[in-house]
Amino acid sequence: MTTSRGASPRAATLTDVARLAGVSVATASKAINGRDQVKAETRLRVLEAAERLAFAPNALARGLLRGRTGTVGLLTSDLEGRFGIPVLMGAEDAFGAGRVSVFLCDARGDAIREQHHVRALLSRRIDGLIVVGARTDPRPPLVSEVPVPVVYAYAPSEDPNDVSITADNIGAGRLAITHLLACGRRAIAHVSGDPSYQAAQDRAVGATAALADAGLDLVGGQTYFGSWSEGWGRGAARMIVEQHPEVNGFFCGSDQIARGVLDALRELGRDVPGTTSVVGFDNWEVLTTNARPQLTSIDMNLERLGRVAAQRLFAAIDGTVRPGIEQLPCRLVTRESSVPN
Amino acid sequence: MTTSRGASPRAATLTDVARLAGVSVATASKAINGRDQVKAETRLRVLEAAERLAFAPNALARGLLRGRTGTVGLLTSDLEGRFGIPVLMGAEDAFGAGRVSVFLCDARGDAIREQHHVRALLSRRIDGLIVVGARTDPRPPLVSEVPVPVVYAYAPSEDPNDVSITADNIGAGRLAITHLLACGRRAIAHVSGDPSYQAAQDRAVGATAALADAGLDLVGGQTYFGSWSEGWGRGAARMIVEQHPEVNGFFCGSDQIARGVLDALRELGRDVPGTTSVVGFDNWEVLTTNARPQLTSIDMNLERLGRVAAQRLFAAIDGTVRPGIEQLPCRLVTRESSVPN
DNA sequence: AAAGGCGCCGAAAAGGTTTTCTGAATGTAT
DNA sequence: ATACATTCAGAAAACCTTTTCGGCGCCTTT
Repeated sequence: MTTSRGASPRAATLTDVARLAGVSVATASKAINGRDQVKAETRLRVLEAAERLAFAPNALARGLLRGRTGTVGLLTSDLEGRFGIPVLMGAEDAFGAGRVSVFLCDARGDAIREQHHVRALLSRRIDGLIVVGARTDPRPPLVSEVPVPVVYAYAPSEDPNDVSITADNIGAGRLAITHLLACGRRAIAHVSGDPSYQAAQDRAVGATAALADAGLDLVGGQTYFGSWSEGWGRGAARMIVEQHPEVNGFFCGSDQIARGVLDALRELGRDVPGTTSVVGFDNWEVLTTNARPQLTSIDMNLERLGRVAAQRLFAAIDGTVRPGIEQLPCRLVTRESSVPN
Repeated sequence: MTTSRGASPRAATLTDVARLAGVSVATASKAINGRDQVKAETRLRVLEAAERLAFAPNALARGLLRGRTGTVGLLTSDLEGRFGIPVLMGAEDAFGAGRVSVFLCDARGDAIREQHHVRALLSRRIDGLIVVGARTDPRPPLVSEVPVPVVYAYAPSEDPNDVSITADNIGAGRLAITHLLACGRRAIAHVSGDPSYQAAQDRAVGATAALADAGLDLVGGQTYFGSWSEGWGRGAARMIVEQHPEVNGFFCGSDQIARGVLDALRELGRDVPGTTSVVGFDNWEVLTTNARPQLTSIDMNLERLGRVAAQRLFAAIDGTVRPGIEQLPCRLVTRESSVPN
């Protein structure tokens, strides 16, 4: 075990650069930041000195002086869940492209921890904050008065004056049904997950509406709610096939459920996609592409959602706010489990 | 669309607090930070004022003054992959418990982007940096000279003088085989993924060694390498059962492969866990608990790995460095697919 | 009563950058 | 030669906090 600390030679400061270039710090600053009032030759000398010293301006000092720090907070309620991550990736992407750095905090769904993190972020003078939820159910707004713009992503805020971005699950339901109809299926069942999820309800609403538009109703006259698991998908599929043998289309609330449905259908001797079509939800690669047959699924474009959230935050920081819930469309990814005519 | 900017009343500063409490900023600072040299009554007055103004010390100013900022960088090469996330969670957890905030950067496996992010982080004067890789293969160290401590997590650095934390995949291979032997299996096959992965090689080494200790060899005399997919698992299982019908244990390189193996075995009429045992790898909930039967798997304890990385970084920041690669043990999670005697 | 000690508070500097304003030097016009 | 405009460089303030050190007033001691 070593106990040295690698004699790090204090990072170069603007003063060092100025001294090396033989100018004042003011001039050095102007030269480096491309302001005018500096002769070309002088600027060159300064830039050369900065290069030699590997000068990197101290963002703390800069942030202290100007109002802005060029940092934002990304407050997620659960890193664990697989919905937060893509949103986070999109946001990080959108920010990283510019000059903004991201503070990541995980509140683990705990309001106390959340508040603690918000305080820490504010003390670091972030320019804005994105709050990423684990479900699309509206969530109570941040308790603390936050003096910077906030954008809620995936889980919208209950306060309509806040800026929220979420996925259009109703539209997604329509999309799935429209596709199944295009596959020539008329007897369509909807097997979904935990009905306490707003997302499950929304998808059911969209599905029902799209069927109604075609003068049809769901097989069984209702959505089959259960849990987001393969086991439920298997059980539901068996039950539905037994009670309604005419069923020839399944819209599933998640890819896991769809995997279960596919498994059950195969064991029941049903031909997918020959006589029955199946559509999943989430477009979770590891499940969709490993399924037999590969699974058609709905993608919520979560990365895009994250990017849009970042853009809205930028706009808000610049003073342009468009309050309310913005619903981003979902996308159908066609694979083998459903073949349109 | 509103274009107001919500008249945010500039955050309270220490000067404001001091004025309200009728003391100097110096006294206010000491009172708030619990230094002595302050009369109890005065301290109370200051704290009250701070409370009233919702005062939060400006971390930028503090960081500028003292050397440390209380921030660290978390540089991941792929957020997408599922190995980086748990490590990240563990690290975030360990830091969040203290007073440290985390800058998250995703380099997407691109060296240029990585360097760009390192520069940005350094300009923000982070106190340390954790580099999280996507694979356990050693990676080249950071190109830039970084004046703060660095810890490599999951993917160790090629430089033995760096501090690296990774998972003990050799030990994991032994662990799996030992367990299968304890289940009474003697004809064990190892179905793994892409052989270019160091992790795949290490697990095979550990498995072979453990079998050798028992005077045995792998079924087929070798590891069956392929891809990390269910499809490969299915194909490999069928092939192995055909060529070596005596096989009664499968150690799989990933849970996906194991799912494929399980599916194939079921279709071949093999009884799992009655006459054949299967062990997966990664302990990926969504795959293990939805499998039929539920899948025994090896867990790399990635969250713990992240936490340990954070601890090592703390230690390094405090000047205590223990260079080299630290291998953290993996853990067996027993489920239905394997039953020890 | 004078000297010393102690408790408490405030002035000031430091940390690195940006910006404004002043001033010097040079060039141009009368 | 004088008045004036133009160009460029530097001094200084500002951002906010922490820490050191000096000093003031009060109490104790002789």
